[in-house]
Formats: sequence, C-alpha cells, structure tokens
Amino acid sequence: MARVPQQKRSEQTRARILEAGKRLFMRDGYHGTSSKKIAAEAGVAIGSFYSYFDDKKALLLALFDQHMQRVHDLVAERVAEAGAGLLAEDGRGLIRTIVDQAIALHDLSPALHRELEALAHTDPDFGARQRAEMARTTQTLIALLEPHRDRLRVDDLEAAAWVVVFSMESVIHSMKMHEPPIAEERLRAALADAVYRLLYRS
Amino acid sequence: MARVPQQKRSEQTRARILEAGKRLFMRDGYHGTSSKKIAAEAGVAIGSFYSYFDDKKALLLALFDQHMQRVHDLVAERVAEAGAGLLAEDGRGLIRTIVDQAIALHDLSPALHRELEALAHTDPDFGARQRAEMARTTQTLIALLEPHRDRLRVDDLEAAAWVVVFSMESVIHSMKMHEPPIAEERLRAALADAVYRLLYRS
Amino acid sequence: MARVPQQKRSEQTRARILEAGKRLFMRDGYHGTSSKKIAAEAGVAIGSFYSYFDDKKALLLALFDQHMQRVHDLVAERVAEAGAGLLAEDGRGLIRTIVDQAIALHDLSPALHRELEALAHTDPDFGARQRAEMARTTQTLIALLEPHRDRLRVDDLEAAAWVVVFSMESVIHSMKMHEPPIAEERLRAALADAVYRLLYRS
Amino acid sequence: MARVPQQKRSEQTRARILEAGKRLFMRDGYHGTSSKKIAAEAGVAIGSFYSYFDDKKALLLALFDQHMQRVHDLVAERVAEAGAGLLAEDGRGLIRTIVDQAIALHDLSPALHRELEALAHTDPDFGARQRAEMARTTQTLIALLEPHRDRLRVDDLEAAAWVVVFSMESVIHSMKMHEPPIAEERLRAALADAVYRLLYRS
DNA sequence: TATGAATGAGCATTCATTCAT
DNA sequence: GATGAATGAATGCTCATTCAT
Repeated sequence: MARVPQQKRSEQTRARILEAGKRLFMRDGYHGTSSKKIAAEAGVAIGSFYSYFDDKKALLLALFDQHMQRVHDLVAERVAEAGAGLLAEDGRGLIRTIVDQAIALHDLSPALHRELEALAHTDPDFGARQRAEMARTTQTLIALLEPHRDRLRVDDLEAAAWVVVFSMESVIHSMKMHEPPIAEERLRAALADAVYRLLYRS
Repeated sequence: MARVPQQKRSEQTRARILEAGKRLFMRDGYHGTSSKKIAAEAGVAIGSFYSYFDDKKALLLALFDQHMQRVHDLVAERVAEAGAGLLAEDGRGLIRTIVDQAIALHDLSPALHRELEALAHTDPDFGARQRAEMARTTQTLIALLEPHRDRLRVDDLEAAAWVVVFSMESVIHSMKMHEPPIAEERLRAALADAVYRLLYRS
Repeated sequence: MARVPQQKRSEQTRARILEAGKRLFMRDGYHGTSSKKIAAEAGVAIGSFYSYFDDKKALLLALFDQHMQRVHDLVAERVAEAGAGLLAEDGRGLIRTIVDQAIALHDLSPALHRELEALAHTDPDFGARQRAEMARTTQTLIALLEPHRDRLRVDDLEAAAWVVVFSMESVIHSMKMHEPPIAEERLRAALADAVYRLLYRS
Repeated sequence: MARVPQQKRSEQTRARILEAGKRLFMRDGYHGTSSKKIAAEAGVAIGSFYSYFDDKKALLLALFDQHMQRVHDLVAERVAEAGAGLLAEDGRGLIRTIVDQAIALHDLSPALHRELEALAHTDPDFGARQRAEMARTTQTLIALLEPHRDRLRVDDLEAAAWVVVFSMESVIHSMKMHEPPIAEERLRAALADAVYRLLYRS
C-alpha cells in the first residue's frame, strides 16, 4: 500500500514526514502524537501521510530501522577508524567504542526509547524487531570481544556481552533522563572504566 | 472527589478495581487499557470506577504507590530477618538483599515498568513520583552500604549506589523480558556476584 | 414518593436541602448544579435528597413556589401597611409598591430567573407554573389599579398591567445584571417615576 | 483547530451544521441539545461537527454572532431605506425602526434568548459577548436619537437609550412567549406609540 | 429516617483512516 | 502525486437515580 517514491519530490516528502514524526515522537511520545499532527508538522496533507506510510505504527517502525541502521553504521565506522588490529590490542579503546554506541542508541530520546520497549511487549511487530536488534547487537559485541577472550575475567562470552550491553543501557538511560550535573564526557569515561574493570583481568 | 470508603463493601470494591487494573495494565499496557475494560474486568459499573479513582492515571498512581510500598516493606523485612549486625558484617548477604529488592520491583511486569518510565518523561505527576522513588531507593542503599565503607572499592558512595541500582534494574528487566533459559536462582546468584565484585575490594 | 415530614428533625432536613439548593442554583444555575452537590452543601446523604424531593426539578419547583409565595406575601403586607384607602388615593405610592414587588421577584438571582424562563419554554411543568404566576401577578395589579381607572391614560387595563409588569421586569433585570454605579434607591425612585408618568394622566 | 473551509463542499457542510444547531437549540434549548443530535440533524458524522466547531458552545457563539450581524444589517438597511434626512425629522418612524430591530432580535426564539442571558451570567465568553452587544446596540440608538435631542423629554440620552432597549426587549419577549391573541402588527404599533410618548415631548 | 454504595445511560470529544476531487 | 473533507468507533467521564444496609 505504501507508496514507493519514484520522483525526487516524492522522496523529499517522505523524508519530511519521517523527520516530523521523529521530532514529535521524541517530544510527545508515541501515544501523545497523532497522525494529523505529524502531517501538519511536515507541512503535508493527512492524505499524503497515508500515501507513504500504512499507519502511525509503520512510521515508527521505519524510524526505528533508520535509527538502528545509523547506530550500527556508527560502530562500523568507529571500528574502521581505529583499525581492527588496534582494537584487538586496545581493550580500553574497544570498550569506549561500545559505550559510545550505547549512548548513540539513546539519541532517540529516553522516553521514546522506553515506549518502544513497552510496545515490544504488547505488539508482536515491535517485539520481533527488538529481538532481532538485540541479537544483532550482542553478536557485534561478541565478535569484537572475541580476540580479547584470554584477557577477560569472564568465561561465558555471550552472557558477558549481554550483561554489559544492558547494564550500560540502563545507566545511560538514567543519565539522559535525569541530566546529571557532571559533564557527559566525564560520565562516558567513568562508564568505560567501570565496564573495563568489570570485564578485564587486573 | 474520590470516594473515601466508609463501609467494608466499599473497601472490597476498591480492591477489586485495583486488582483488575493491575491485571489489565500488566497484560495490555497503560495505553491499551480503557477505564471501561477495567470496570468490566472488576465486575463493577463504570460509574463505580470513577467513584474510587479520579481517572485512569490516578488508578495507575495508586497501583504504583501500593507496589513501591510493598517493595520497601519487603526490604525492611529482609533486613530485619538477617539482623542489622549480620548485614553489617556480611557484604554478600547485603548485596543479595539488594538484588532481591530490585527483582521485586519488576513484579509489576516489564512492559508496565517501561511504560511508567516513559510516562515519567511526559507527565509531571509520574515524573515527580519517579524522582521521589529514586531518591528513596538510593538513600536506602546508601544507609545499608555505609557500614561497609572501608571495604568498598569506590569512594563516592552516592554515585556507587546510583550505578548499582540502575544497572541491576536493566539486567533484571532484560532477564524478565526475554525469559532466559537459565533458572532464575542462578541468575540472581550471578548478578549478586557481579555486583559484589564491582563494589567490594579483592 | 416524596417524604412528608412528620418529625421536626425531618422538617429541618427538608429546609436545609431547600436552602442549599437555592444557594447553588443561584450561584451556578440549574444546569450547573448536581443533586450530589446539593446534598453535600446541605450536609445530608444523597439518599436523603431523594427522600424529600422526587428529583432536581421538583426541588426547583418547590423553591419557585416558595419564592413566589413570599413575593405575594410581601405585596399583601405592603398593601396592608399603607391601608387600602390610602393606596386608592395615592397613585405614586401604589406604583412604588409594584416596583418593589418586581424587584423582589429578582431576589432569586438574575441568571436563575432567566433559566426559569427558558425552562418554561421547554418543560411543561415550568410552563404551567409560569403562566399561572403571570396570571396571578396581572390580576393583583389589575385589582390594585382598578380604583384609579379614571386617572389613567390607558383604557385597556389588562394590557396596561401586562406592559408595565414586563417592561419593569426587564429594566430591573438589566439593573441587577450589570450592577450600575447608581445607588439602588435612586433607581427604584426613577423607575417608579417613569412608570407613573407612563400610566397616569398629566 | 476548527477547520477553515477551503472547498465549497466544506462551506456547505458548515452551513448545514449551523442550521441544524439553530433549529435544535431553538426547539430544545442549549442544554437539551447534544452535539450528536446536531450532527444527526445536519446529516453529518459527529467527527465533522468537531472539525468545524471546537464544541457546542463555539457553535452557539457562532450562531449568536451570525444572528446579531443580521440584526444590525437589518437596521442599517432600514435606516438607508428611509433616508437619513427623513428619519432625522420623523420621530415616529425612527422609533418604529427601533421596535422592528428589537423584535428581530427575538427571531432566535424566546427560550434560547433567555438561555443566552442565563449563560452570560455563568460563562465569561457569553458575558463578554453580551456586554459588547449591549454597548453596540446602545451606541446605535444614541446615534439615531442624537438629531432629535431637543424634541426629547429626557436629558440623559445614554440612560434613555438603555431603558428603552431593555424595556422593549422584555415586552417583546413576553409577547413572543405567550402568543397574545392580538395581531402582531397591532402590538408593534402600540409598542412604538408607547415608546414614542415615553421619549418625546407633547 | 438516614446513609452512601452502586448503577448505567448518555454526553463531549478524539483520532486513525478512507476516498472523492 | 497531493489534498483535505468526511467518517464513526471508541474513549473518558458525569450525573440522576435506586436500593441494600
């Protein structure tokens, strides 16, 4: 049903709706945003909204996919920058990359992030998406940690990746939510340090 | 305007609405539950619902308060059981108590828990409640950790309490959400161990 | 259905409901007042309200009757005071009595007065009551004006009474409604003068 | 939020809702009319009602404005017809114009008219509208009477205009409300005569 | 007599969605 | 491609009224 853009004007319209949706979802949450408001914010008619997206949920799913793609691209980029070899040696650098990725995950606003998690429980589409995302993230981390295996305190790499990702997730969420008075860079450093000491020997 | 129960029949009705609300909120989430459905589930007329609660939000706040009260009572009980002196000596026992408390927090279903966090961002009432709850929890932990101060790796007790509570929160959330194949008791033990090693020396 | 008071406590309860209803109807209007609020204002249970009055409408009708009875008693009293003979001679005194009566009619608050007129159009019970009241008022005035017949400018006494009552009604309504800066006594005097000159010769 | 019509179909729908609202408000009163009934009477969906009007009150205010505009246009037209010069000379013609205007005011049904006055007391929006309307009407009358100043019995022109408008208002209201057996034209004539003799010398 | 718990029809309003233009 | 008028199911909530205690 959703229109597949074939002209560049069309592509622009789609992009404007995505941006408007992101802005409003982040500000007012999924349930606090109506399709009409999104269309108005994007400066298009409500009919156009439904030309490009099946419904409000489809828009959020598209935004979610877009966002996750960017997060993964960011990690890939960071890894490429540092050089695979370097990261294999530098445990602290690796952990910092992971921390940055986890923080990037929260660019979609803490509240929306939580709402997505809540929806994952209620709605099968969001649930599937979230499970896939989690698997992908865990696999990335395992691949990155694999070369460090002998330097780690933990034996079960899968469990370790799992614990690290989600505990960081929570600390970062609180951090974003409650706006601590400490500069973010200090928090990133402290978090990376804590995780490093949790995972690595001595 | 909310009715103040004066007869025992009334108290029962209020309790039935609270239970019905809890059941539906946990199953379908806050936004997926209507006041009419709650009344039906409780077996009362919609008018009765509004006699006891100003609106759907008031019901959720009442459930939240009830839930938090139970969690705090649980901790107090556990502390009393173990004996103040014992806990002061036994770092591992203390951490296990804290882990149990954090897990008890999730009896209100992971999805609802997440929705509450999302609401805290959007709605001032939920925000205030959440901040108060966070302060209360952190203070409890600081009080419990205080006697162990010289055995801890960390200097900043407040920050430590904060990090511990929220990182545990997330791990437990994921645990509850994704139903891992490992027995819960093993996870509780592993989590307690990780936290202990994070906080305590050697 | 409505309880007929048989004990003095009962009579008091009925009186308290009447007073409470009057107070609220005058302040918030008929449609802005609920039976529950009336009961609360009277300090009785809602069940008691329905013991004494069939419904909200019955209460307003009772208040209306009570009010009109007082207005007519007032006129009768005033007439008695002045003495029938005196009024027969003194046209100005008579008119002043009439003006006072018309003003007394408005003690029930301008808004409620208007609402009653609107209800008279929609609801047969109020309509009948209003027509009866109008007939009674007109007859009283005709009886009072009868002895002055030869001093009046008008021939049709019935029409004259009718025009006088209702035009005064409106002026008084506006007066009460818009709170003019002039002292009420001056307005009463001016109104009486105008009416006198309208009705009487030279 | 109210839709601003951009297509002619839309303008028609808005007009149909206005008409339906007028019909029902006049027949059943403001409080006896629900938004659903209005939509049904207009033959549109309830959603359409709320596209065009914020709520029931907004519809009544729109009807009120529309009505008052027509009344004032009528007067302007009548004045133009007679010719400014003629009216300046002809006191009786002027008064008749004023009487006609006052009667036109009541085309909105006596009951609704009364309900509007009651609402003006309770609701600030209606209050403001009514005060503005009263000022406008009084100013029009003062402007019309100004050239006749030396022929009038009264000194205070403003007060005179005020008294005339409101006393006529009431007489007309009663007239419309109680459907007197006399032909309307005779009543208009009688009323104009009374007012003329009240205001003018000899 | 008096109480207040309980009822449910009905009202105002929103919003995702469709479709004729 | 784009528009926006139209839809109506569903929601939150009120309030007059009944009846068991």
